[in-house]
Amino acid sequence: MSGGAKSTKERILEATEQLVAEQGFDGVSLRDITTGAGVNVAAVNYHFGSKEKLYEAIQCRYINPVNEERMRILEGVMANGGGVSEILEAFMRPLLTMVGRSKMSEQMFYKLMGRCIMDQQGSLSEAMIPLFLQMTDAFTKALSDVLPDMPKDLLLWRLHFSFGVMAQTLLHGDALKKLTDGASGDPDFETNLKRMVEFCHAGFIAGEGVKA
Amino acid sequence: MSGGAKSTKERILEATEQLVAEQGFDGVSLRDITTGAGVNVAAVNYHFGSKEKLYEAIQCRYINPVNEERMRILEGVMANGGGVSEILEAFMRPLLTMVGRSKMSEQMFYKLMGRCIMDQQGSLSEAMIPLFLQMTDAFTKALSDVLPDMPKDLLLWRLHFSFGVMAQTLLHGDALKKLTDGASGDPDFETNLKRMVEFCHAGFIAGEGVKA
DNA sequence: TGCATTTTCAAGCGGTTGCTTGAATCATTT
DNA sequence: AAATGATTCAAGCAACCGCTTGAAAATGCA
Repeated sequence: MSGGAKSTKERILEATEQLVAEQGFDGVSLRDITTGAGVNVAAVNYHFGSKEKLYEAIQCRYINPVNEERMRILEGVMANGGGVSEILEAFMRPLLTMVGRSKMSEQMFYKLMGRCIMDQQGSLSEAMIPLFLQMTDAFTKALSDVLPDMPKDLLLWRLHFSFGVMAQTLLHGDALKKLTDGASGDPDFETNLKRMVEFCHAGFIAGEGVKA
Repeated sequence: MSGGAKSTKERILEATEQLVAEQGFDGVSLRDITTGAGVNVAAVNYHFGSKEKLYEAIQCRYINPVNEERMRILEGVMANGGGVSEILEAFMRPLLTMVGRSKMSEQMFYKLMGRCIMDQQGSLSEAMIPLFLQMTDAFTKALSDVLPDMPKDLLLWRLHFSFGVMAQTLLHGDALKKLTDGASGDPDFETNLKRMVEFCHAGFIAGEGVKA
């Protein structure tokens, strides 16, 4: 642990993140992981219990901090009377903040987050449910405060749409560059964030008399 | 073939669609498929060549017709001087039209389409690339015509975002209902389509002086 | 040092994977 | 009816899957 050498546990986590980002959880085997990490096959089950629990560890490692950061920023936004744009940014920006904390490339980290979001919606792991529900609840309430006249179901669907915008960009932002032969430019993620917030904000207040 | 009995090939296709919609391609084995279809394991390789080619057949079966329908509707829209909303609807509606052509439930069909869209972006199968590029090109040009002052890269990203809105709704529209305890209502897909078009339209013209 | 605990290891468990085989059966044509 | 090609079948291939084992090695503590 101390010094330059990485622990077996850490090596497994890093190798798994990289491989899952590239190929998805179902597409990666324990042998792929342990070979990539340079450790014995048994190490995964020794340190994590099972392949499934390893995946949960991967998810918790970043998504829980991201959700905590979301709540923290949202709190500040609501205290200062922020609007829809600020709320949406509170939701999206923590992913940018967190990328520096991983050892992966920016693009790979975003892909991993995208996969977590996608896989997640099928079955959230136990350890993440409370914070996740707390987070979605807080954002729903915040948006309700700012858009009091919007029907609840419409608000939920538009939040859902915003979720899609983010997931798509995380997972396939790099594909767009290739697919368009560079015509989509090579924006940094800060630019992409600005664009996503702008797009979702406009979508959110569509048909409203507000200018939030 | 004639009469009520379904061919082996058709039974395989239908079983695969159902299972892939529920569990994803990587999560389904050849045995799952052939058991579900009530046919011999060897039938898949006899009729399709491999599991991979079977998946391509599944994708082509609906996505090529969907893309053709998109082009057809778009042509009419552009001939009649349609705006952003009409173009977006030309992109999204064919999925609603096509659902009646499958034997699956509405929700399962949408999930299957969502999976195809998601999987697709990693590696498009050879047989679909020409039509796919033709389609995206046509929609990009159509939007450029209607929004001539918008920078090309911004337009591409907003189209990308719209893609995300649709994919998210296809894949996880049902999850939203469960997650919100019914607070999101139980809208038919026609209502969802209207909401998606409204949301993406607003996002598309954000910051523009247009009212397209 | 000696002992106990933690961690790593090669080997292999039963089961599943995608795919193939050669023979049997079916349908069609002459 | 005989022959021909298309289709289905039970059986099994090698490779891989997640996971376990018991022993060896490394580590921390007395």
